[in-house]
Amino acid sequence: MTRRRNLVHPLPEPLDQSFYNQSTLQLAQSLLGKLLLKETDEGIVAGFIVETEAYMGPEDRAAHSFNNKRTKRTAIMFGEPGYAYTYVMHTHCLFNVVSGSVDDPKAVLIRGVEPYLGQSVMEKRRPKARKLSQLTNGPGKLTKALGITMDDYGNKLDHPPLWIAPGRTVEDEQMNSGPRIGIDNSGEARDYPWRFWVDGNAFISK
DNA sequence: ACCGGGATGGGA
DNA sequence: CCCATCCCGGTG
Repeated sequence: MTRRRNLVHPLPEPLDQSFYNQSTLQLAQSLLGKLLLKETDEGIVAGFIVETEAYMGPEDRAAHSFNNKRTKRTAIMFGEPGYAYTYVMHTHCLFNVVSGSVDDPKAVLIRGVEPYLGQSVMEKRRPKARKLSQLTNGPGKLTKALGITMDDYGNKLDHPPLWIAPGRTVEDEQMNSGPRIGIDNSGEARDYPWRFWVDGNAFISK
């Protein structure tokens, strides 16, 4: 008897540590097109990253690590890049990729992904999504769809259950940038064009 | 202990 | 536009 399996062969290979050794603004753009994968007992779910935001740490009033603020929550950002920084926003878990070298607490927020694997599992987890685009077109939506939780805090992104693979190429001409979302109380930082997205993609948050 | 705010999402 | 809902961080 054959068994349905939510697996792809070969499994998308994780990006290695050298990928994360680039400046945060470059990383935020390089992450566009990369494949974000999460494995749970419901199978592997994955999506192409289509929208990101850079948070520039000590110099960025919108960043949780502004002025080098170090708390239990921000601690992971002070370590090596390539780790998961998750935190709770209202009722949602938001997912960031830690950037910057040790003691340079920067991060890239993932704001939108395009479903690639496990769409039916995502739909089950996001019953309120009325259209396909609503499944994963926001930072809180995509964590719910992918099954990313606070349990993923601090985990390195080069192995299951949560990892990032090369995915597909996004040309520079397809990339767009503009001010970040939801940081109106961050003074001049609110206008910095540190949000990046794939032009015309249906899974952009706004 | 208490209290206020927030990198959101969904519904009126 | 409003608000649910909740963890974290600052304060006392």
